[in-house]
Amino acid sequence: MIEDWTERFQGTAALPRAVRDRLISVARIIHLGAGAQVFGPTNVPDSLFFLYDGRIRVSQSSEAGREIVLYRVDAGESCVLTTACMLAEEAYNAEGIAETNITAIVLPKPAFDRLVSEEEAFRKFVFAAYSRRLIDLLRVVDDVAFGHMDVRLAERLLALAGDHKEIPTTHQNLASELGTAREVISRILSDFQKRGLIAQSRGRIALVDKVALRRIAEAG
Amino acid sequence: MIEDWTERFQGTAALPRAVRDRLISVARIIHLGAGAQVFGPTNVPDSLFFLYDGRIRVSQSSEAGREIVLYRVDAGESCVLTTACMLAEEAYNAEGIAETNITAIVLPKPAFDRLVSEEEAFRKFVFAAYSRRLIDLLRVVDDVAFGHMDVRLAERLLALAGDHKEIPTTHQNLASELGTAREVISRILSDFQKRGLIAQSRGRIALVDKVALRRIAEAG
DNA sequence: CGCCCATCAGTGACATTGTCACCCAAAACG
DNA sequence: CGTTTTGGGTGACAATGTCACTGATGGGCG
Repeated sequence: MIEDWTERFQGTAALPRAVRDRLISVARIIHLGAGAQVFGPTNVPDSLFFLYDGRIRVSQSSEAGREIVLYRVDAGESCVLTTACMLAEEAYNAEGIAETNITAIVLPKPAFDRLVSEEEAFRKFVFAAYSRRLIDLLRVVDDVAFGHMDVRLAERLLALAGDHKEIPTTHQNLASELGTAREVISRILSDFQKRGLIAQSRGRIALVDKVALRRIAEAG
Repeated sequence: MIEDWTERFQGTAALPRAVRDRLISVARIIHLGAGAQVFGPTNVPDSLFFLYDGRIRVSQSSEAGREIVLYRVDAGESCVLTTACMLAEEAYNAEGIAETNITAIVLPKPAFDRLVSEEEAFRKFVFAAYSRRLIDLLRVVDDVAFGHMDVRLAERLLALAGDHKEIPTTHQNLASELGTAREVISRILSDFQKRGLIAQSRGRIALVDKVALRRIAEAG
């Protein structure tokens, strides 16, 4: 069940068989159901997470209760924010929620230290993971500080839809993705609808004209 | 001149003498004048930076020409964004500007790899640096997405003033700090002035009532 | 089935922030 | 000096955020 670890983790920096074997020998496997909190301000893990299967949504919430999605951790990636929080013992208010049922590999800190020091490939993998998240956050800052809401919403709709045509989501959900208020999403969506780009019903959005949406998402 | 390296770099994780010696033996020292670009989209270094003296301002700019300050690198800290960019070969538009004359220690990548693998203390230092920046960026996201401009401006004025009473800066500069437009800063500053919190003259802001400013900065 | 209730979405009024097109004043510089 | 550059003020409007509502929908249950 864990045999294809190497393939899974090739996304950023492939881990050779030897490293894989070592990792598995010291790691623990955990399963969490969709909706579970993987980590959060009140739930700081003392171990490192490597996501084997599923998807984690990492978001940050304000005191006033608004929320914004920072990035998603996909299968084969590592969740470095937990590491960051362990090391820099500062307050933060990001949390990771399992979007699907997940399977993760948990590496106790001592084992992590050993692997990092002894395995070049593992080290590269970890640094790449950190770097990726830094870049992700730069993107979020850019979007929030300089982006326009209709553009960001169009982007997000296309991303959430993937190959499908319909998205099962609420306006409030989309607002939480983008860090804005529901009313703002409602306004823009009703505008999109008037222009024939989407169709809406309760808890469901259908992308009618993906081409036009993509034109909007590409900054225009 | 470089003897007190250890003390300098104790902020995050002290580097013992042995590590210091190794580092110095493989590193190069560079000097840059205030205002020089340390790194940027068109200027991706292939080495790691450790700031020995001075201060670097890391900011991101939008296509439209607006700008926001992400964080500052102080003496004794490392500038991991360059590392991140080297590893994750993605487009980004952050740049680092020397705010003062700076002295930096430049470590070629192979030497960096060797040190990371062989020196526990150095590894801790690097991970702590990454973590610190991730946390910094979380804070920026929080501010931009959920913060109010008057609060953010009051914070920044106090931070920029430090112990002093006056800040030599322009409205445009403050706008670039916070990622907004000059007009917005002008409006809020003239409001602060009406309320007797500050006094202004061309290129200069005096904090008249720091206590009241701090009340505003503390989210009220 | 038909009613109840929680959730989801729509609306109008208003505050804050961003954008644009200007103007004016102060310093910089010959 | 006068001219140029730079910093700052202003009014109108657009976009976004906030508030206090109302109406609509669908699931659960008697």
